[in-house]
Order: sequence, then C-alpha cells, then structure tokens
Amino acid sequence: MKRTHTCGELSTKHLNEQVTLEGWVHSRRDHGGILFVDLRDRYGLTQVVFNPTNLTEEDYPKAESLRDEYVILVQGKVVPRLEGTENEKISTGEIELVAEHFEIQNIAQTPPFLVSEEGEISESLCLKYRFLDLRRPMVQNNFIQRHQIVRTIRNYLDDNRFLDIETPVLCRSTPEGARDYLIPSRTHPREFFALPQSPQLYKQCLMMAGMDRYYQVAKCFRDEDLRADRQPEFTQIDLEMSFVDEDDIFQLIEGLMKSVFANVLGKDLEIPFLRISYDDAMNRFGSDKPDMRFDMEISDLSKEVQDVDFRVFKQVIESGGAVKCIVAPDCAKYSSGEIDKLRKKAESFGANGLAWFKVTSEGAQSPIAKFFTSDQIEKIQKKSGASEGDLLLFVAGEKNMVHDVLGKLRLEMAERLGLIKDDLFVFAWVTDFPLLEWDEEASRYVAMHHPFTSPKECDQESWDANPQNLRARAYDIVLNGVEIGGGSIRIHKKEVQEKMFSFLGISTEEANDKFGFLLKALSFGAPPHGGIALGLDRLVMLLLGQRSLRDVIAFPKTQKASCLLSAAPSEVDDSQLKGLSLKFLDEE
RNA sequence: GGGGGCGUAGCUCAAUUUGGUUAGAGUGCUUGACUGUCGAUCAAGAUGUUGCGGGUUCGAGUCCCGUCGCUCCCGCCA
Repeated sequence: MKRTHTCGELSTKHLNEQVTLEGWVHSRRDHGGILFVDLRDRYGLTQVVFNPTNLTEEDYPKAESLRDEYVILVQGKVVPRLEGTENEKISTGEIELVAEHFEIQNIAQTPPFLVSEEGEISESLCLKYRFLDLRRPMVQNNFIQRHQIVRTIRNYLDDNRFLDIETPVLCRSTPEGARDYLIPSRTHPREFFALPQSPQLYKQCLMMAGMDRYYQVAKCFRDEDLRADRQPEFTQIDLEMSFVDEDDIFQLIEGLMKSVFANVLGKDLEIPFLRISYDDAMNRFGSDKPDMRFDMEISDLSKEVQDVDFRVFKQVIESGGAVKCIVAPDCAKYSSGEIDKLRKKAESFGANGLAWFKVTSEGAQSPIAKFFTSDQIEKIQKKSGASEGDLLLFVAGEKNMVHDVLGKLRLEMAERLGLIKDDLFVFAWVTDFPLLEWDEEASRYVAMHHPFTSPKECDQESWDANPQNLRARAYDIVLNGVEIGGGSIRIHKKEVQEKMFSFLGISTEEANDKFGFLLKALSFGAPPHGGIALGLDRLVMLLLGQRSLRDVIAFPKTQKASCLLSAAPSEVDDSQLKGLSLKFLDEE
C-alpha cells in the first residue's frame, strides 16, 4: 500500500474519497475515546481522527501508542470537519481523515527537541540532529525556496544560451588568494591537489575552447576563518561569456535577478541597478559594499575646517589627512553618556577619537564649539546638510581610516535609529575598482580582484606612472550592503597577462610553472571574455531574510569548521596515512 | 592569532550581581482520567557529572586558574 495524496493537498474537493496518507506524527491529542493526530510531510499537515467506532479492536490501542515522529500510513475517508472545528491555520483545515486502517511504519525515540515547536533551539543541537531540525516546516521552507531560486536561475541561463559544464574539484594549488584546502595525492607521493577557490581558470579555458557561454552551480572551498556570512565550503553561480563588455554582464545579471524576484518572491524588481564607482562608494558611504537602503552620506569637511583653530583637525589636514562627518538625524538629544559610547565604538573601529556637534536652536553645542567661528559652523552645517536637532559626528585622520570608521558608524547609527526598512532590496554595482593593492606584509602589489582581471589601461605609460592609480575592469554586485558577487572582464592577451604577473612579483619561471596552461591557452586565440560569480548562499540568505548562512545550507560547518552531524573532520587510520606517504611532525 | 558573549533537567531558561538549607519554572517525558481537540484539558510522577579539570573556602552553579564546545566580531577571506 502506498500514499494516494500528500498531507498538504486534501480539501473539500476530496470529500467522501477513500485515501491513503503517509507521514510523521506531528502532534497528537488523546481524548480517551477519540484521538487526533496531525500527520506531517513536506507538503503540510492533515488532521487524522482515530475513533474506536471506525477501527478494529486491535487497531485502537495501537493508535493510542502513537508518539511524536512515528511514521505511519493511514487509510480512510475524507470528511468535512464538524461545524466550528475547522482550522484556518492549515491548508487542509476544512477536512479531516477518518482512519479506518493504519500501519506503524516506524517508531521513533523521543526527539531531543520538538519538531512541532517553533521556538529557538540552540544551534549546536540543531546541527547535531540536523535531520530532525530539517523536518521543521520553517527550516524546510528555506530549502524549498532555495531550490526555486536555483531552478529559476538555471532556466534563465538556459534561455540565454548558457551551457552547464562541470569543472574539476581536484585542482592545482596556485599562489594568490585564500588558503587552499589540500588533498594529498596517493599516486604522486609528496604532491597535493587543492580544492577550487573558484573555477576561475577552467572557465576561462572554456571560453578559449569556444564554448561562448558557460555557467555552473559550483562548490568552492576556502580554508579561512568563518563568519555568519562565510562558510569554508560554499556555492557560486559561476558564469563566463565571450565577446562581451561590462554592460553585457550587468544586463544579464539584472535580468536574472528580476526573474528570481518575479518567480520566487512574486515581486517586481526595478532594473537597471544603481551604479557607483569604488571611489564614490568610499567617499560617500565609507565602504566598497555600500548599503544604499538609506542616506546618511559622508560629508568631506576638510576644506571647511582647514582654518579652524582646533589643533586635532589642523594637524590632520596639514599632514594630508581628512576631516569628514556623518549626520545622525534627531540625535542632538543624546546624553553625553550615549555619545561617549559612540566614541568608544568609533575607537574600536580604528578612530583616534570622535568629535561631535549638536545642532540646537542656540547654535552648535559641543566641547569644541569654541574653536569655531559662527561662519565656519554655518559652512559645516551647510555642507553636511545638518538641521536643528541633528548630531554631527566627525572623524579626522588618514583618509582610508576615516572612510572605514564613518562607514561602520553609519551602519551602526542606521541600525540604532531603525532607518533600514525591512523588506527593502537595494542592489548596486560597484565599478572601477583599483587594479592593485599594496600588501604591507609581503611588501609588494597584489591584485585586488584577481590576477586575471583586465586593467582599464593597458599602455606602458600608465603602468609605469603610478600603479596605485590603475583601475580594473572589475565589478561587484552589492545587495543591502552585502557583497553577493563579483567579476571582471579578463585579460585575453598573453603579453598583458605576463605583465600583470611580473607586476605582482611572479617571476617568468613561476608564472610558467603555475599558470603555464593559461598562458599557453591565451596564445592560441583567446576571445575577449568576462564573467561573474554570485554567492548563492548569501543571495538566498538575504532573499529569505535569514541571519546566517547556516540557515540556508543543509549541512553547514560550525565556526571551527567542523560538521556536528558527522563529526568531520576526523582522524584517519595509520594505513591511510602510509598510503599517502604522510607522517605527523610530532611523530618524528 | 586577538577581543566579547554563552554553557544549569531531553529542550527553553531562572538561581551567578552579594558564596550559605534539599538547584527551581515552563515545556517535553511516564502513568492515569476524559468522544471534538488543534499550544487540548485535568491529576499524579520521574528526570541534574550546574560543559570538563584543578584551586580558594567551614561551604562553590556562584569566586580564581586552566581547558573544551557553540557563537559574534577583528585579523584573514585574490
């Protein structure tokens, strides 16, 4: 015997039909003479009534033995609920199933937490019993929606002529980027594979192979420390296109997001997205992933305060730094204690201090007001757009630090003041990233995006003049202040790629050793190409309004990168180590 | 590598500030009663290595040291 329906589909349309359901006992209500069981599967709940008058003498006591999470099969008749006992909370609430025959397919231990309970349960317990946690309808819903999102993306890319091509998981370890997960090779003692941080070079090779448009729902691995929005193993919607420029990528992704919003969330998404250059993003929002759901932009007051008799500001300006501020609306009422907390916050972000002004009807109120003329105060007020009742927060110092601190303070204040509306999705493209970044530790330039990103200027003069000023043809896509993807137009000329390597301090020999296959491929007719990778987990997390990636990954790792369900990683047998020619250092 | 938070009954939490009788509540669990519940109700009952180890003390869930786990953040994440 098998089920004829799921637990979510019976309605008054099925009245008087003989049906069979299978599922889990979600909850039971035993009234002595009559017993109600809510039967659950992925599709919903159906109330089953066990009444002695409809059951054999052996079956009724068996029904009384039912407990939470038992798996049963029930056969019976669909009947309307008695008037006044309908349940509006469930889709099948107008009917119930009168059990005439049933089988207990499996009993269950008392679960460590209630599947039917909606409250919070400690995360480690959920992960240890993830198979139970995933039974909870609220949790299950995330994965049903995640599936819908992926399906929509696949359909959209298919409609746009993309080929889904798999790339290896056992890869070559390459310098640059995050720490690799390494896999020792048995067949090549002393040698290692690396798990891919992204399929970057393979997808470029596919473009050189004339595949024209590639995509993949690709697992990527980075052996770095975790955060709420960072797992060591994550999924990218990875894609690459030939004969395109930035606008082609933007339009493709805007269309993709529009499709996802329409099909999954039932919302109309406005396109095209906002576009902002890296420099603008830093100057206006203090971040390369600006949350543009609210304003509170940063104002540069360096010019306005250059003649002010306040030593801190004066020294900063003289040494080439900047004085900038944000305006916290309606915060002039803050007590000195509250402002002191903000100062500490700012200092924890890296500031040397926090200067402030309250804008009141009697003018600027601040311990440093005495250093300013009324004309200067007026100019500051005008430039920052502050009005009566507002609080101005100043940070002075080296430009990057000022941006960083004010950017973080801006987010802090927005959260405090509730300026961010729920249910708002604001996408933005961040463009014109610097090509290179100076790495203090290694005392050399490193690629800000990756070494295969095309510079905007390929001529020797620009390169020689000032490498810091070189811009990349790279772009990030930002949603509500979270980076959900990034990509670039790639280098497709061998000479440019070689120049890039040499700039990064990678010698010709090393380049040939580690990236020889790419350089070779570039020399056999590589088309202009570019692409992007979207962080699927982050995207799903944001679209579903979840706080952690763990909510949208079926079997996530803990912050120490272990799996509580399977207890991975684990020790292995000595024989396994021997087969891999491995030995622990402390055994030598 | 660094900083913060948490760890008490199966689960969620209280008792920790100020060390002091037998570590409590809700829920779940067990048993019983009950023929229309849906967070069923009512009655009775069982359940503790206070994460682990050490120390201080007449006395430690509470204070100190160490350690483990979970979590948030900084570093790190091309």
